[in-house]
Amino acid sequence: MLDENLLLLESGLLKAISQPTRLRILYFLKEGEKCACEIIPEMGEDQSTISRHLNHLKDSGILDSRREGVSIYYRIKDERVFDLLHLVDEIIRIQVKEKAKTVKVI
Amino acid sequence: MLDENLLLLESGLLKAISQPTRLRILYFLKEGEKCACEIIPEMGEDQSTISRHLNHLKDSGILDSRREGVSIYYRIKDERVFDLLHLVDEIIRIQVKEKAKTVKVI
DNA sequence: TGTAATTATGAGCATAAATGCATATAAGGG
DNA sequence: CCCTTATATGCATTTATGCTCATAATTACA
Repeated sequence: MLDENLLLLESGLLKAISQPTRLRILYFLKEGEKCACEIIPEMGEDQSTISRHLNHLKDSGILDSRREGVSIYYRIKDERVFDLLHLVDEIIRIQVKEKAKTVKVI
Repeated sequence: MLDENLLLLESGLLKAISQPTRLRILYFLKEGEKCACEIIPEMGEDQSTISRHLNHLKDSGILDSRREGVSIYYRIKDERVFDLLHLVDEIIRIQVKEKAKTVKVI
């Protein structure tokens, strides 16, 4: 990687999906498009908090949205993001497994 | 994803690699194992700052280290992290390309 | 046009993260 | 032992992030 601009964009994308609530939202959107009104109760946080997180994800280019009446539906823009999550999950599961092994050895 | 603990670990991993300097370090480590003394001048930040970032990455389970004399060598623990970076890069490049297209259309 | 439902936003606060300086710690070689 | 090199850490400061409350904005519909 040479380009500093790209690096900052990548940093931004990673930062966007690294926040626990936003990560939870992404996992929820694996089920498909959801409106904010469905996401909010699922997350157990204030409506304004979730609204901001959703807009953060949208500004980061991760989500798209469409309005339907008063509701706004959000969906993943690029399915590759799910591949990303899957890979992260894999890496973490391996870490956990390795750590468990180490603990037993010690 | 059901397990909240795993989600938090994933969040932690993503947060660790999302910080620009740390991301830069990871890209640098694509070249292979490096000692802190090689990484520090490459990053243009204070020695203490880089030391902290390196330890952050280590604590997150991303890096391993070994001592050789007074030097400490760092390396990626799980090569899959590079796959992760590659995927992020891919997603960002597509985003950039799409945005460029949109701008032209508008 | 008034009201209800949904989403967004401004303000303020609390906490976390990143940084640099100075200093401590650790290892190796005179 | 002392000195040099390399890395880590305590502290203070600054900046970024996330949260809530109250309120605004948007749309639909009576």
